Amino acid sequence: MIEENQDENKLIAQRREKLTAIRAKRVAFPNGFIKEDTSTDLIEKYETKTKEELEGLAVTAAIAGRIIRMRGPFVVLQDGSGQMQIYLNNKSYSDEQAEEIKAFDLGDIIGVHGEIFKTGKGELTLRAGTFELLTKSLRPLPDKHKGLTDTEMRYRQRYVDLIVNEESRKIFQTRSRIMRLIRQYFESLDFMEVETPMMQVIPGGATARPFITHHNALDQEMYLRVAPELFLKRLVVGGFERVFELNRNFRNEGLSTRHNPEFTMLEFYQAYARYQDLMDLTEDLFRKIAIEIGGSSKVSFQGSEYDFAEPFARLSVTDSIKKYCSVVDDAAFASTESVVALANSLDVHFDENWSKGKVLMEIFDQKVEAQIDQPTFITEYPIEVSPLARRNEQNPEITDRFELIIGGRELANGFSELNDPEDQAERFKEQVAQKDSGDSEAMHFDHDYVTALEYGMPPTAGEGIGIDRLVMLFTDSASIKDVLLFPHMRVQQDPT
RNA sequence: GGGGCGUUAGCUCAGUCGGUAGAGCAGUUGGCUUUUAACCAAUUGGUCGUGCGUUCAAGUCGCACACGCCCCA
Repeated sequence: MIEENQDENKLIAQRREKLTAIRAKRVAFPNGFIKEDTSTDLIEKYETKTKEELEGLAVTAAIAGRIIRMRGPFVVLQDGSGQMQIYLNNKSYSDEQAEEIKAFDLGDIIGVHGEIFKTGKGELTLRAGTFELLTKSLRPLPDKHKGLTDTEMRYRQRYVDLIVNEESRKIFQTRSRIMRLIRQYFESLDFMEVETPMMQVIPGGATARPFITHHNALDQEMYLRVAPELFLKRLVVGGFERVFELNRNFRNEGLSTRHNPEFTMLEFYQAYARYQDLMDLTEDLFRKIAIEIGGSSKVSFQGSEYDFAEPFARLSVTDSIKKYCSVVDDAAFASTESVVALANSLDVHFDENWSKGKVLMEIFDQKVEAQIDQPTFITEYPIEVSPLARRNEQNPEITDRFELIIGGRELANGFSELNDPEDQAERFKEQVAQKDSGDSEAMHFDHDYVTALEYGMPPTAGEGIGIDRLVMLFTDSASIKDVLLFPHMRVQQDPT
């Protein structure tokens, strides 16, 4: 029902009156129209025929869609596949039908049956033999040339954005294709797609603040997952040697052009693989997506160009700091004191009681990451910030881990998995100690996960890829909101 | 959390020095009826984001708030 105080504008009121008149005559929202063709199919099939050939063929067709243009007797319909012009001359119908045509508005959805012909200007057109209003649109569409440009309205009313902005429709079609490609890619490598809990009693698998909810029947606090990692590795213990999950994670953190509280993540685990194998796989995957989506290994993104035919650069955390912060002496990374001194000299903000590895990563996050444009694997992450990753055999302070940076953004994070249950128990203890000393992002101790590792997990490598950022990359989108159909927005306050 | 910018008709946008609000599209009425951002004539439409203040007078100046965008932490 319409709220009484909702002061509808005149345009909507006029359309509502038209709908009332339709209701008085017939079923206002009929659903019996049989749509036999799509606009794109018809154009592909008949566009190459001449005007005369089409007259000889006398092809009939039935299409349905939304009216998006009216040029006198010519009406452009938009359907799921594209657009096609209709010829609807109200002089060639009964008075009653002519009135109905006059009452059509931009945005109405109609079904048309008739014969295909070419106009004097050569545009393939469907001459309406019969026509039927299927859905009356009560709200006026945005500007027919400029579409809807107000970013807030585009996100809040995505359905309007999709009606009028083709670029927007394309982004989400591309997103869907990328998701399909990823599934095909992993299936071709004998990975099995699985679904693990999104509601968890212990939120694990990442250092991030979770959303908290409550299960009434069990009277128990539960968390929306920040990552599926620990469950996927339980499956590797169970004998599924190649698994992947492509679904939503939830992190209770701020919003930005790169962060949405719920976001889509691909995680995959491969037994008997090492993190180096996953770097190779990642290069291959990105190359295939680039070629499949853009027809070329080269991708333009926000003014940069990346060629995914080339192998990605590989650089350790400390080497990247040396390269981008003009540090020449390796001694800067030798001790906690020297790393703290380096952070101070680079004007990096950090907490006094942080460990060496954490301060080191803070230097990387604040001073290096944004500067890395071309695809680069950063390796040799400190053990303190990698509680689930395998310890390096030569250097016990670092892990067999990498992150992929492109355009200053983290796209992927992978490592050889820690499968030593006793080391894992120690790492959880350290996380709990950090949590007790006030770090709200630190991990919980997951005893059952350690138990699983005690049964034995084969040597395994695993990786997560942020799908929203991946889609941003391949659609040249500046904001994560542009690749999310319904991005999170603050509620608008009621003006009462 | 801090800073900057924005919010005017259904949509896209102007609005000068503070002086009673304008265009294009959409809409309405009529004409035209193989057009291509269709065209021609006439015409309707405004809590200027919200609130408070300064002023004879506020879309315009000030303050607060809301929402959005960008940058920084």
